[in-house]
Amino acid sequence: MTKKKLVKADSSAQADGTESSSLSPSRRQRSVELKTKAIKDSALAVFSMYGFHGSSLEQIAELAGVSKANLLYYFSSKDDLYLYVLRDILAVWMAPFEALSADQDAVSSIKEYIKQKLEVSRDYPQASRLFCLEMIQGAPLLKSLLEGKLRKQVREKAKVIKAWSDAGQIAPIDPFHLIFTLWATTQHYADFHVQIEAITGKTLDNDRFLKSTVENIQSLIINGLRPRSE
Amino acid sequence: MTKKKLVKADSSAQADGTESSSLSPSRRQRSVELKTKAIKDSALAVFSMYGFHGSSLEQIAELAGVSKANLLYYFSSKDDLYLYVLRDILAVWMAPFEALSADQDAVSSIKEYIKQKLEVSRDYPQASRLFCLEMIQGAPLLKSLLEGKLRKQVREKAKVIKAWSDAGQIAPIDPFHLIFTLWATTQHYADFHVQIEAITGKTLDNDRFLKSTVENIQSLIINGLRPRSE
DNA sequence: GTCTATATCTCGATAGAC
DNA sequence: GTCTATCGAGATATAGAC
Repeated sequence: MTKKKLVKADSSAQADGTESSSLSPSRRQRSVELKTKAIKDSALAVFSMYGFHGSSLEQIAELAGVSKANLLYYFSSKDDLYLYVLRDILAVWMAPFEALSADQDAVSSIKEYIKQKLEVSRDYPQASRLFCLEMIQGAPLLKSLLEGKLRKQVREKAKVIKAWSDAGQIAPIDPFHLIFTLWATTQHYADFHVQIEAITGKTLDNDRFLKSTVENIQSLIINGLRPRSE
Repeated sequence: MTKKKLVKADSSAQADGTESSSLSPSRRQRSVELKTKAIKDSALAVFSMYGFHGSSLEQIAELAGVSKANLLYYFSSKDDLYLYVLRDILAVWMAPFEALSADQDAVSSIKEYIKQKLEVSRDYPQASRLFCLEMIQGAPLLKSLLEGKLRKQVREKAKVIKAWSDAGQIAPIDPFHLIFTLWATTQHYADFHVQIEAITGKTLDNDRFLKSTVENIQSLIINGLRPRSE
């Protein structure tokens, strides 16, 4: 039940506190940006593994290569830091959704969406897992977003899917269940990466495994959606 | 960032500590069972929401209707309690796997598996979420299980699937990706229930929604697997 | 801006009365 | 078996020197 220590990042943040005051304004600003980013990156790594309550500022600060007091100079509280991290990942998470477009035909839209989402699972697995943690906890911070912006966006995409099936491009299906299936299958490779690796010995970082994942899911779903004359 | 209080269960545990000593041996044993179960149920509810580190014994005890000290009389430590809970849910989680059997034909096996797994997602959503939490955190306690028993079981089922496609019952597919897809799509409705509800307004507790979920996923995957002459 | 020191709080676990 | 009281560890956040 002990926490595994994350490997400390080789941060570029300077250890000497006085040095920054000798920097020019632009260089100082740059330094602040770098440090802020290092802290947010470390925070994402820790929060996405242990959740909000399970993470300590000490742990995050150590990973970022700064002192705990210094971290609290840049982010006024743990809550504050968490909210910044959560905000950053949302954009990443929702981006591939744009691939589902009425301007494109069904098959290539859906294939493209699966590919993009799996690439997100490969490139930002921590973001996917933190999002999943939030959902499991009942999304206390994201509930308003879910019920507002996301809900609206999903209903729009549902219309696009409905139009595709009405036009005979794909078989009739409840658009919501299709969207949930697309979400579930693609996120699974990030959220359950330990399980995937334990069983297959591979991860999405392996190019051939990514390729085979994309192709298998694409063909399963595209064939599943093929219009069939009864 | 405050924790929402779970509604306290109307526990049947007695408030009067002296009463139990007047019970007959069998009744006393029964009382211990009831209390142990109440504590484990509450622990599952809390652990599955906030994770191990995010949960407090105080919270669990309150939900179970016992004092914190009393809880620690029945379970020697927080770790101890957590392990008991985790052990209990594993059997539930792995049970539907048996539906994938070489004795049955592919289509009805897979349809049955999807149905059973979605019913588990409906009946034991907390178990599913706790399992998901463990995976996200790198499965510190389950890693040996994943790499041993589960891995072996999955490889067996993969052979069954391979046999089905070799026999032409289903189209060729990587059995592992099919298994992952089955897991992902069915668990999603438990793990992301907040999101599902925010978007559709429904949960698996709604019979019609469950039915439509089962049917949509079944037909998507079964059609996706239909052998096609090229 | 960065550090050390510390105030304050929460939590797991124990001690001891009943 | 159950309770109250409390200890000690660890966490967030602040104070104040430099």
